[in-house]
Amino acid sequence: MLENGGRFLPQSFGPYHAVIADDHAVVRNGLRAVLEKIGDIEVVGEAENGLEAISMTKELRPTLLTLDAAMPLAKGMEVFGEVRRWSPETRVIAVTGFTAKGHLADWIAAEVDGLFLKSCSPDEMKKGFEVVLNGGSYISKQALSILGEHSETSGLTARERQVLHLIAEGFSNAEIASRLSVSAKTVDNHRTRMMAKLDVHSIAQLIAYALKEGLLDQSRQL
Amino acid sequence: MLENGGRFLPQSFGPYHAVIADDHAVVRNGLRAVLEKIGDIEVVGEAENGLEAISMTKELRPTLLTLDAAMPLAKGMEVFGEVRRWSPETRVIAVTGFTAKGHLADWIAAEVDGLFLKSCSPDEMKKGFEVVLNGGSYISKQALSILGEHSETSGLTARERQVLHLIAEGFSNAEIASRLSVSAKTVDNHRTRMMAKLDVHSIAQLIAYALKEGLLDQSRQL
DNA sequence: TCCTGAATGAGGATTATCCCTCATTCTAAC
DNA sequence: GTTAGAATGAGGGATAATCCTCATTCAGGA
Repeated sequence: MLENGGRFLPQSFGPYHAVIADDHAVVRNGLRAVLEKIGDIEVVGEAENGLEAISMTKELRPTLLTLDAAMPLAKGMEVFGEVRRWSPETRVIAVTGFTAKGHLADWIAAEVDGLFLKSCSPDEMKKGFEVVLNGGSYISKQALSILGEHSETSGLTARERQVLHLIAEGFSNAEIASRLSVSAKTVDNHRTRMMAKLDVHSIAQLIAYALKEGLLDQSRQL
Repeated sequence: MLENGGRFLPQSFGPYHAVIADDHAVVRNGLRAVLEKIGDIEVVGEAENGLEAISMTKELRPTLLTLDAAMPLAKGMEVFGEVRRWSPETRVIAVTGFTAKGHLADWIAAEVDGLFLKSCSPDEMKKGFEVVLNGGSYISKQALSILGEHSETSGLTARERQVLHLIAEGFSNAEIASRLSVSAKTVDNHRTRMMAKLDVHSIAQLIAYALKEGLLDQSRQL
């Protein structure tokens, strides 16, 4: 048997292997239906949470991994990092329910191979999966449309976002200040400039805005 | 052709008709797969949002409606109310991704015919769907398990919850007071007692807690 | 090089929140 | 018929947030 020149391109031999990672069985069911319409592919595993997704991918080293963004125990993005480390030849497709621009941009920045919203049609999904299996990358139309919107990502600086996270976790200015080793006045200033940028005028509005815009990746397992 | 005694019991004639309502095509795909394993049932429509679900059910009056809790334009619970009004013979099954006790309890209180988490196995889902089609009601094991937990639903009163919602929307005590036509001091008192019950000490912590516990059914379309 | 923007820090004024106490009314339960 | 809880309202004080202005440092770009 030939060694295929020592390369690990999965599309060069036999049927493809796929792992589906999503905490919702009904979603796994739907993804399985899409995969089964593609020839030469076998679903070899289903993971119900992030840790299972990591260990399963490390062990099975599948051709393809479909990855939910919001899972218990480990988020999709964390799983993605581990997968790229331990099974770099696996093609990874993110299937996310979040429609916030920042969230989608994070996946693009991480160089995921495929990106689909859960509202994507099975037809487009099938076509996109095939593109990814053939070594290409595919971003679904809906995702591209959202990414195209210049929702000005609020224009918050890194430090402001950091403060925002701590505010949302319930810390006061003084607590945030000691945590960041700066003065409370500095935190106050960060907060003031942030609120001016977002045109909100209270903590509650700030958190509501942040949640709506997906600026906070709260660990909710929906 | 006989009129079937003028009764509308759907199980008395022909194959059953089903409508699937969920904003995520991949979930609709998974539910369709479950339904297709049940004999004598035909999926006659798929709704992508709440308003579509309402109009589709009014028009088609299906035997069965599977209903997602979080949809754009109208939430599952709102759709349920309309469906019970305009198509009372339709058996309604809620399929939800939310695992908060309060949310599940709301569905039970509304007397939905079936209640399933999205993480429910296809096998259990199929069996439960059949029970509901045969006139029974079915609550999935996972849902029952969560409902069994005495997470003390925080012990908030209706008025306190109402105030909590308005706080989370960014209104100040004074604004909430004018909205509820009470004095600002009353709102302050509601807030104080609420925070004592939840053992939090700032708006930010209050909102964070409320989100985590699912006390706020925020209209995020996940 | 000059200028902008980001991060830092402070003073000070105005509100709002937080958290007590106390009191009244009404309903529902025992 | 008393008790308990829920909703209402108020006084007052301590603390925190909001929102100005002003200033310094430091990095990167025109």
